[in-house]
Amino acid sequence: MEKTYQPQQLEANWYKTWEERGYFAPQGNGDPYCIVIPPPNVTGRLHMGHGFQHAIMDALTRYHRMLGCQTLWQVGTDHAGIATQMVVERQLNAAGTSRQEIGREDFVKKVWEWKDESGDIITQQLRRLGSSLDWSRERFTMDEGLSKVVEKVFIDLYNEDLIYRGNRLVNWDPKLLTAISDLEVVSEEEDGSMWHFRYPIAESDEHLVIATTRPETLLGDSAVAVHPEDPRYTHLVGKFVDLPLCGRRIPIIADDYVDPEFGTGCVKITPAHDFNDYEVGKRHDLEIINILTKQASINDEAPEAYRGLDRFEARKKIVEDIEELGLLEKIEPHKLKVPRGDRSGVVIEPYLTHQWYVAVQSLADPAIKAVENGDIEFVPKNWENTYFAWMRNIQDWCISRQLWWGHRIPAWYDENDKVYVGADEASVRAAHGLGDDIQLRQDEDVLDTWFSSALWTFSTLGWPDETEFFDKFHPTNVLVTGFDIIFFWVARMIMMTLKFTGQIPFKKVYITGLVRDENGQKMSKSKGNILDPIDLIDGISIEDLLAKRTADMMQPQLKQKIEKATKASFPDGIAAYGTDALRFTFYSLASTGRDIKFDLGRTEGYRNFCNKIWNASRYVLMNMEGKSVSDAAHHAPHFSPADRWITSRFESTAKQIEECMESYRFDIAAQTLQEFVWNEYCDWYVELSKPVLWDDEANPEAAAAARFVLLSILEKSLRLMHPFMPYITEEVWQRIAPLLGINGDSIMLQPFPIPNADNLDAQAEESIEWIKGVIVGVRNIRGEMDISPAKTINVFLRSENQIDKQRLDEARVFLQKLAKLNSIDWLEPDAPAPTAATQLHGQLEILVPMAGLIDVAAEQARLDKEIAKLEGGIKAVGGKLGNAKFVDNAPEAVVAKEREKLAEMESAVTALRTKREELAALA
RNA sequence: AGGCGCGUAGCUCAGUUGGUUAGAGCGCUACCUUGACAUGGUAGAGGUCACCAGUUCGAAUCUGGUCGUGCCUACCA
Repeated sequence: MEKTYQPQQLEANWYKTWEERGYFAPQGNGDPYCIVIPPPNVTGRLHMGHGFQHAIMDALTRYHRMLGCQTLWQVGTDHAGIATQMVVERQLNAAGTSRQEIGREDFVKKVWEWKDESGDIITQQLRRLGSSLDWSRERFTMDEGLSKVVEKVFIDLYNEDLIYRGNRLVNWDPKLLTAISDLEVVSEEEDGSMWHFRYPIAESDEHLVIATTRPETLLGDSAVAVHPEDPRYTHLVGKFVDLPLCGRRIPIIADDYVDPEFGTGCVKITPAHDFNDYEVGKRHDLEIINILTKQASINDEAPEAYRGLDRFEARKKIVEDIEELGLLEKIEPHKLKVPRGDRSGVVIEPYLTHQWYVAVQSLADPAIKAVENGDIEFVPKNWENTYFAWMRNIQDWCISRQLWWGHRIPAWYDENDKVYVGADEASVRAAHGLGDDIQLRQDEDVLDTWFSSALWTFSTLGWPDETEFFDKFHPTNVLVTGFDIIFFWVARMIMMTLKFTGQIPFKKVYITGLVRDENGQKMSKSKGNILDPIDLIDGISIEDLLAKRTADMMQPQLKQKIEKATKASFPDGIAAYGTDALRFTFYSLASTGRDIKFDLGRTEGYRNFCNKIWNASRYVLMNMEGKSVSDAAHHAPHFSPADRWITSRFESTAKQIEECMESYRFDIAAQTLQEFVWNEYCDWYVELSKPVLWDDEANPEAAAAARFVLLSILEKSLRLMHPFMPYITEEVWQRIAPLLGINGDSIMLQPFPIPNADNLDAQAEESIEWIKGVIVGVRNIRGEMDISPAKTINVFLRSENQIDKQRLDEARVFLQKLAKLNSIDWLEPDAPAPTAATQLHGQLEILVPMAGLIDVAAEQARLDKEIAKLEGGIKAVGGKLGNAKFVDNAPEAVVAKEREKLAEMESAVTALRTKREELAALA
């Protein structure tokens, strides 16, 4: 074995082996256990969120597989309509052409080529994480089977009037030229202005003042509204204003949508370009005047002077023209929320178009109930509130997109725009008796990618035609995902799955936090603070990292800033930590909070932990050279307290891990494992085994027993850790298991350790605690008194408690080795003791004779410190016990515990004071 | 505006139903290459648990408020 753990080669080898041997497919006949992957974008790249969520899903998957469940982690990708189309369009533009130029058919062909070319990047990256996904069942939202489900669902919903086509305002992206759903709009506060314009009142010399943040929409105004009870304006209601620049006369209406306190209390109403105005317009039967083209420039409905201008140019010109007319009252700086497309970043226009919608209310009701009645549970539970809040106020879902990449809407129109929905043109013709003389054209639009994602749990499992897997694995057990897509995906899956299968899609939803950078910032390409999980596994130089973070920048002016920040955070680049260390970092950070600041220091710590495991294994293997072990029954009679202790500690650990898995507390699991392996197995048990193994000849049976325990606890620990650290555990297990006569092909198919309370051994734990206490006591004196660790020393032990004497007999060899002692002498309570540095362990006095070793003043200081500490404790506990209310009210056990504590501290402080006085007399 | 969350050691975070003299890792200090490991070992320093008030025998933990901070939803013409 190498002296340090080298993850690089063995990770790739093991993953390949597991995959080739088909270990990821469900097997056996245990209970089914299933997780579906949140489908990543097929042409995308792995990010930290994937890393985090896959670490968790893989731990759950491997855990249940080892528990003997038939376990399926269903893999697949989605087609990411807008994102993918944008990438391919950019490629076309770079090549000097465009999608319009090459046409729909060729464009879609190009996208498929791009998918084939780049689609396996992300799936290869998922493999690097060790994810035990069943690749034999890989699905893609655009593949034939899934597309058929999408089609069926669309048609069925249409036939039930749950999908309809409507002409209304949508969120329109004037750059991508498509509608998007309200979830795809991000509104952030930006600096803008509030323009106050005077609108002349018709047939009078008066005017009123409206306030607007979007002057250009003036061209589409069809009324001015005031509050019905606003005394300033009641006399104007029913009159008209002459709309400047347009030569139109529009009514002044009363509507309590208007907030009299805000602005001037007069609102211009532009029904075609504002969601609220649209509603006002409907109530008052106002004209809807669309003044924008799809690209958001001014169209021919507007006065000639403005036609063809971009919306922002038009704004400028209109303000100038208003000012020229003397109608500009004032301009005030104003902060407002500007809606932008989450993909394009441009300002979204409310725009009147025909789109397809899902009427979600009737789907939402059962989906709400499923969570209310506990059929589906969120972990942590408080996310249910977020879900309810959205679901109870849900809006119809705009599902059509003006894109070419996606599931084309199965709807055809005749010459009169009458719509027919069906699987294909032939079946539409047949169903509606349309002869060949009637021209039909298919709807140009495709469906929102989330529409197909909403069907993911059942479409990937073969519903509705091949239901073997569906019958076995649906509902799935748990969905692991980020809170940012509860609305986009989780809620919609629940609605659609209930509707079509009558089942919930999953029993639990484990919501992870969002991985942020070392400063708590959200990671994003534009901020240049992305960490690539693969770079943490393989390492990356600072040069490559800088190049990666500043490549293809949307905002090149940020380059210097990004470089500076990157150099500050990673002056030497990033070391190669390996997959297991990265995964363990994710577990350790997977607590219940919603932000996860990624801390590379922890990854380094867990890399070191891997090395610790590696070296402990080396130690065990070295000690097995030329030796063999039998079974537990054979060795048990020769077990030392240390052997029984570590066995007992293992059981407690296994029990805790079981609880952590049930409660999804991977952070506690990680800490528990590290604590056991490092602080108990390595720090103590391995050390305690040394005197026994090195004195093999004196007691060969004891040495053999120790070897057996070293080996078997290591082997069991590897199985306990395997769901979290698949690679190192496999590699080491392959070397260790045969020595125990275990013949398995892979640790991942071995049983997970089931806690066995029979192995708990309180007596052994007490014995070892005693030994540890004595050793730590001596080390403490050495450390504080500056005695070289190389120097062997003599100690005396003294106690009134005979148990201490008995314990010394069984512990002598351990103490000698671990505390580096020359002699250990027992003193009876009344025997005279040499002048010594003293440390107490319970009633036991640990005495290190001072002659030539210890400075009196230093020992006095040390004792003073110890006494002061005890006095603090006595004061606190004594105060408690002196309080009658505490003694009367607190549970008896609590009071008894406090009394015991007090008694111990008092006797300790007495003993130390005596020592202190003896030293004082000496000085 | 409403909702949710957070504020514990220099940093990143645990802290179960109130019962500890408040924990871990990293970092820091001192010493040490001893036959698994310097990606290591040993010992140690470091916190009035944001603040205030309340409930209680007892509060990091429960209640109310204040301050700071982050996010989500709705919306402001």
